[in-house]
Amino acid sequence: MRRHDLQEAILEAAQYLLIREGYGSLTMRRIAQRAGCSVGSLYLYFDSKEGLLFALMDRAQERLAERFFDPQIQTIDAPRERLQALARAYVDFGLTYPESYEILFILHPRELASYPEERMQRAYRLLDPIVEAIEDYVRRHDLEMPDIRVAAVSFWSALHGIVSLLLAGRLARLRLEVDHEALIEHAIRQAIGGLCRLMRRKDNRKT
Amino acid sequence: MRRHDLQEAILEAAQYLLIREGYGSLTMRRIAQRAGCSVGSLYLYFDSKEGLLFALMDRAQERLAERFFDPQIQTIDAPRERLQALARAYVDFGLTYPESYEILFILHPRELASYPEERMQRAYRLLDPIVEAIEDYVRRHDLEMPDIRVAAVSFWSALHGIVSLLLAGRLARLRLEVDHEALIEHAIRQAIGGLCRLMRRKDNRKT
Amino acid sequence: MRRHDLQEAILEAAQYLLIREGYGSLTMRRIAQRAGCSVGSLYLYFDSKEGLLFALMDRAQERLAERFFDPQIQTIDAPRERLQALARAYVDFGLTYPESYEILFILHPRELASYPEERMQRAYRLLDPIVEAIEDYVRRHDLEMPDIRVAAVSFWSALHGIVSLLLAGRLARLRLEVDHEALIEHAIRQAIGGLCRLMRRKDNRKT
Amino acid sequence: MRRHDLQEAILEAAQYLLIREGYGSLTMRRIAQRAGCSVGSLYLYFDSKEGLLFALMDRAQERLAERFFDPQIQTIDAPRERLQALARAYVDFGLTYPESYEILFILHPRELASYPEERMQRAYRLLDPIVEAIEDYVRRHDLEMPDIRVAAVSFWSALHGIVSLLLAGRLARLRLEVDHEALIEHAIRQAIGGLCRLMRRKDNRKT
DNA sequence: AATGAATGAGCATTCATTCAT
DNA sequence: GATGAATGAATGCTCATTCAT
Repeated sequence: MRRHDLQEAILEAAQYLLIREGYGSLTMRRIAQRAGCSVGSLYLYFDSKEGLLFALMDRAQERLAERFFDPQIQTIDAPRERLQALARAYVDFGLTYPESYEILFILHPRELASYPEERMQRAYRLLDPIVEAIEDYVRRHDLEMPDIRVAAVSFWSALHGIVSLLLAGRLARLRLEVDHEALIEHAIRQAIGGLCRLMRRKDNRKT
Repeated sequence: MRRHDLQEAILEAAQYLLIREGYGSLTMRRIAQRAGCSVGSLYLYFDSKEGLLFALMDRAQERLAERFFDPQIQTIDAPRERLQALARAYVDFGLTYPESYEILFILHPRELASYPEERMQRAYRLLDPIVEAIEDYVRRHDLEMPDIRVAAVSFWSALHGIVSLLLAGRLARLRLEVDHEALIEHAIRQAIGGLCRLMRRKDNRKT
Repeated sequence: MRRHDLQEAILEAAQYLLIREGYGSLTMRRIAQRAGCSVGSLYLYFDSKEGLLFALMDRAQERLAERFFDPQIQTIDAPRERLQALARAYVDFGLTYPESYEILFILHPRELASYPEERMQRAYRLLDPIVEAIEDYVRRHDLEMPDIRVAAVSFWSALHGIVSLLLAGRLARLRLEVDHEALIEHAIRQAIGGLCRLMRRKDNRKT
Repeated sequence: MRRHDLQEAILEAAQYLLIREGYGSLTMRRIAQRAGCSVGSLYLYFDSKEGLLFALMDRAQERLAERFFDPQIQTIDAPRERLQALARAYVDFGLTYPESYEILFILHPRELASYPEERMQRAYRLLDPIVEAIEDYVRRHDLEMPDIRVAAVSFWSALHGIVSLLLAGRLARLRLEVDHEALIEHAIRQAIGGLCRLMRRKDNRKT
C-alpha cells in the first residue's frame, strides 16, 4: 500500500508540473521535491524519466477511457445524440485533465518515440465509438458515406482543434474575448452538422 | 550576400530541428552544427536563443501571410467559395511549411511568452478574412449568426485540428491508413457545411 | 562528517586559487579540480559562485575576529601598548591568512557588491578597539584629538598599507630586498608615533 | 598622426572601462565599442589584451612620474616640506587617476606576471625621491636612521594604505562618513610625524 | 589601415542518473 | 525502501583572437 502511495504521489507531482511548467521544465529534482521524496526514490518506481512519462501516458489513457468509453454514453440509442455525447466527453476530458490531454495528443512525438506501439494504440481506440455512431447513423437514415474512417478522423480532428486551441491558451493571448462555453457548443454543433450534411450530400449526388 | 546566407542557414537549421526533434531538443550547439558554423556565430546574427526563435516566428508569419492573405483569394466574390479557398490556403500553408505552422500554432505559448504582443497579433489577423467571409455569407443569404467571432474561431479550430493532427504524424503512427487528401477535403467540407447549417438553423428558429 | 570535509576542501581550494591567481581566474572548474571533485558537487554546498565567495567572506571575518578581538589584547591596560598589540594582531592576521585578508580588504568591492551589508559591517568593527584605545590615550594624557574617527581610520590605513604591500608581493618583485620583520616593526612604530604626535600637536596649538 | 589618435583613443577607452567596470569586465569588444573602432583594429596597435594592459601600465607610470617627479617638488629645499609635497603628489596622483593607480599598485600581480621587469622597475623609482628626502633630513638634523630603505618603504606603505582604502570605496561602503580631505591630511601628517619621531628615537637611544 | 565575420575554448549552471549507505 | 552525495555531460552564452577582404 505504502509503495503505491509514493508511486502515486510521484505521478501526481509529475503531472502537475508538466502542465504548469511544461515538459522542458519537468525535472526529476522538482518532481521529487513536489512528491516529498528524494530524487533517488524516483528510480525505485520508475526506470527513468522516460519511464515515468510512459506511466503518465498510461494513466492519461485510463482517464480518457473512463470518460470516453462511459457505459452511459454507449447506451444512448440515437446515434446523433451519442455522437454529441462523445464529443462532449472528449472535450470535457481535455479541459478537465489538460495534462493528460497534453501528454496524449499534444506532446511532441519525439518525446514518446519509444513508447511501446501497442500501448499507444489503446489511446486511439477512441475512434471506434465514433465510427460506430456514424455507421449507425448512416444505416438508420439509409444514407451513404464511402469512407467512414475518414469521416471519423475528420470528426475527431475538429474536436482536437478546439481542445488544443483552448489548452494552449492562444485565444486568451489573442485577446479574443470569446466565451469558451459558447465556442465549444458551436464547434461541436458545427462538426456534427457538417458531418451529417456530408452524408446527405453524398446521397443527393447519387440521386 | 554571404552574410545573409549564414543567417538563413541558421534559421533553416533551427526550423528543421524544431519540428523534427521538438523544442526540448533544440539547442544552440545542434543548430550551429546543422548550420555548419560555430556556436559563437549564432550570436552574430541573433541576440539569444529566444531572439532566434522570434525571428523564426516572424518568418513563419510572413509565410502565412503570403499564402493566406493571397489577393486572388480576396477577390473571389462568392463568400462560400472564398471560405473554401481560405480553408485550402490555410491547410496548404500548414502542410507546405510544417515548421512554420508548428512555430505559429503548436509550439506552446510558454516558449514564446515574451514574444512582443503586437508581432504576435499579426499572425492572428487570419481571423479577419474568415470573419468577413462569414459576414458576407450571412448578409447575402439574409441569415442570422449572433456571434460571428465565435463562428470564425470555431471554423479556424476545425482547420487547426486537421493540420495539427496531420503534422504530428499521429495518424501514421496509429496505422490509420487514411488518404490525406481525402481527409483534408472531407474536413474542410465538414467545417463549411457545419458552419452554414448553423446559420440556417438560427434562421429556422426565428421563423 | 564527510559532508563537511568536502565543503571545507572546496572553500580551501577557492581561497587558494583566489589569492594565487586572482579573482579573474577563479572559475568553478578550477575550484572543483583543485578540491578534487566534480563541478556539480560545488553546487551541492553552495548556491552559486557568489554564494561560495560569500562563505569565504564569512570565514575570513571569523578568522579576523579570532585574532583581532583577542580578549588578551583587550585587557592590556596601557592604551599605547594596546594599540601596538592591536596593530601587531592586525598585521599578523594579514600575513597568516593572506587569502582571508585579500578577500576582506583587497578584493574589489565590485565583486562583493551583493554581500549583505550587515555581514559586511562585522568586519569593520575592527575600528572600534582602535577608537577606544585612542580615546583612552587622549583621556589619560589629557590631550585633544578633534576627530577620533579620522584618526582611527588613518591608523588603520597605515596598517592596511603595509599588509597589502607585503601580500601583493610587490616588494619582492621590485627587488626591494628589505627585511619584512624590520619593515613591519618600523611601520607600526611609525603609525603609532605619528598618531601620538598629532595629538600632542593639537594640544600645542591650543596653548 | 591619425595612427596615434586611434591608439590613444583605445588606451583611453580601456582605462575608462578598467576602473568603472573592473578588470573582469574589461573586454576587447567593449574597448573597441567605446573607442569607436572595430575589434580587429585593436590588434593593429596592440599584440593582445595583455599587451594593451602593458601599454596602459607604461602610461600610468608616465603619469605618475609627471606628478611625482615634478621639478617644482625637487627644488623644495627643506626635506620635511619636500617629503610632504611628495606625499601630497602621490595621493593626488592616486585620486586623480584612479585607473592608473589601480593598474600600477592594486591590480593583481597575476595579470602583470609577464610585464617586463625592467619596465616594472621604473614605477618603483618613486622610492628614490623619498629616500633622498629622508637622507637629507637625517643629515641636516644630525640624526640617525639605520635602514633608510626600510623607512622609505614604510612611508610609502602609509601613503598606499590611504589611497587604496579610498579608491576601493570601502569607507563609503562602511558608512564611515569621514571627510576625505581631513583624512588624507591626517594620514600624511601621521606618516611624516611618525617617520621623524623614529629618527629622533634612534638618536636618543644612542645617547 | 581597417573591418567584421568567424571560431574554439571557456564560462556558470543544471541535468538525469548512480550507488554506497 | 529510501536517501543524498556525487558526477559526466549538456545547457546558453561570452571571450580573445584570427584573417580574408
